[in-house]
Amino acid sequence: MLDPKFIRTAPEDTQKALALKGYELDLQTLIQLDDERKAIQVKTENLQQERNTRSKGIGKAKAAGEDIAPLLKEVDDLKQQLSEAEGQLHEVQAKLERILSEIPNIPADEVPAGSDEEDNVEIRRWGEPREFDFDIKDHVDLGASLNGLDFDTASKLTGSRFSVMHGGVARLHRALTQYMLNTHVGEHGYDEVYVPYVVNRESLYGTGQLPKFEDDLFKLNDEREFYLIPTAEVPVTNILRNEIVRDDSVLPIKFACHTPCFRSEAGSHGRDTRGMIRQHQFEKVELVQFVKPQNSDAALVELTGHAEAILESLGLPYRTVILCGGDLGFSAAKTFDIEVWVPSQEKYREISSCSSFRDFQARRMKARFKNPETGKPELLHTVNGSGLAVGRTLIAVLENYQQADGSVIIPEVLRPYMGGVERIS
RNA sequence: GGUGGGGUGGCUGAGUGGUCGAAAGCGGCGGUCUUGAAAACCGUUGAGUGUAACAGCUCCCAGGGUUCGAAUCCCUGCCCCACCGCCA
Repeated sequence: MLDPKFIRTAPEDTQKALALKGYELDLQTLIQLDDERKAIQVKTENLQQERNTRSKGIGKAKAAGEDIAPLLKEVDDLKQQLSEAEGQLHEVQAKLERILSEIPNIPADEVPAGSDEEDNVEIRRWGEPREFDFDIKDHVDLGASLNGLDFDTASKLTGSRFSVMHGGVARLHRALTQYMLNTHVGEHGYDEVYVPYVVNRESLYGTGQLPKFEDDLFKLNDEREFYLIPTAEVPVTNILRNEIVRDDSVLPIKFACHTPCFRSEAGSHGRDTRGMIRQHQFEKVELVQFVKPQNSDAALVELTGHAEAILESLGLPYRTVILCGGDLGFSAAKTFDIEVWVPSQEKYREISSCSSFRDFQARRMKARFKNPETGKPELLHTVNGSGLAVGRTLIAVLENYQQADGSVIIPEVLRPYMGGVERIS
């Protein structure tokens, strides 16, 4: 959520900034509603004050043994007026809340203009795509010939956009997960955390998936309104929901977390239907940082580097782009996407998305820290990113390390996790 | 699943329906004392909204209700604890 005060004091700036994201802010409605709110709120609070002082007076009179009947009479219609005013206030507040909760975050100054991914700007590139002297296979064919990937059985078990893995491929998938988690915990200073894969509405509201993006989620058929997590970001970030970090020396708080992720992929019919690029269920190692406001830009750079380090140690060529305004997510102020080279597509494909949310999520969540300089609670900044999407990393390893005979060389750093195996065939 | 007991400030924990945003203790912060520290003593110490600053208003798990007045009474939900049953 944006700071309502900021919108109020700089409405045109807000509108302009949001336009970069392709969002049209209806200022007139918003301002009108806010004025209405203010008027009703003043009225309500005056009535409340009246009630409080009168009630206190009645209490005193009663204690003094006076006759309170006339006092009660005086206060008779106050109650009616007050409940009416409170009703109106709640209504207008709910309306405002709803509107505010659906306004996206403002892009950072350095975010390039643009409408979609075509306008994202490459900021660096690492590694050289390998030259193959044979006809390469994509991961689907490779997986099939290795008896390692089976989409037909998955669709029998469930439906489309799921996968079954076997043998060396399944193990490679697990090895990648372990390697990523160990690296971030052991070398990049993250605390490992394990969280629920099912969350409530409040958590999804906190990180910004709700109320606007319900369609992207799998909802459980349960009166408790539970959802499968679309990313570990949701449970991990919400760890600090409604919390005040009293001791600022524990900041930054850095969590690394491996979870499955569940996405309904509503609206992406026909995109990436082949293979395991876009699945309803996939594994991800997520990095989440809670930082002091002045540190979030640096934290985003650091965190992006942690994700890139995984690709470099795996020897996978990648490029990093900064998302343009139109491609930025709802909650993000700035996002770096890391894209890995996928030989069969002769393209770089997203494998990690690292974002700073500034105080947008923190405000929704009321995640704060006590600033020792002011002695006051202030909103934290949140930063997160994939480090990395495991399924897509598996694709990249299979395709980039494939050999003419259809076997796949295991990158050096993964071999300890593969029982020393150097190649799967 | 059954039965019983609970959810109050950073923590522990009081709180006959009226001056309670809330005793007390601990912890934190500031001070006195001390070469320094400890101890002792004194003061201070929840969040939000609002204001130039006050004032005012809201918040004692959440949402409803009763009442002139609710932390306190009633209803619903959520969560926690104990015991029993079942269970990976």
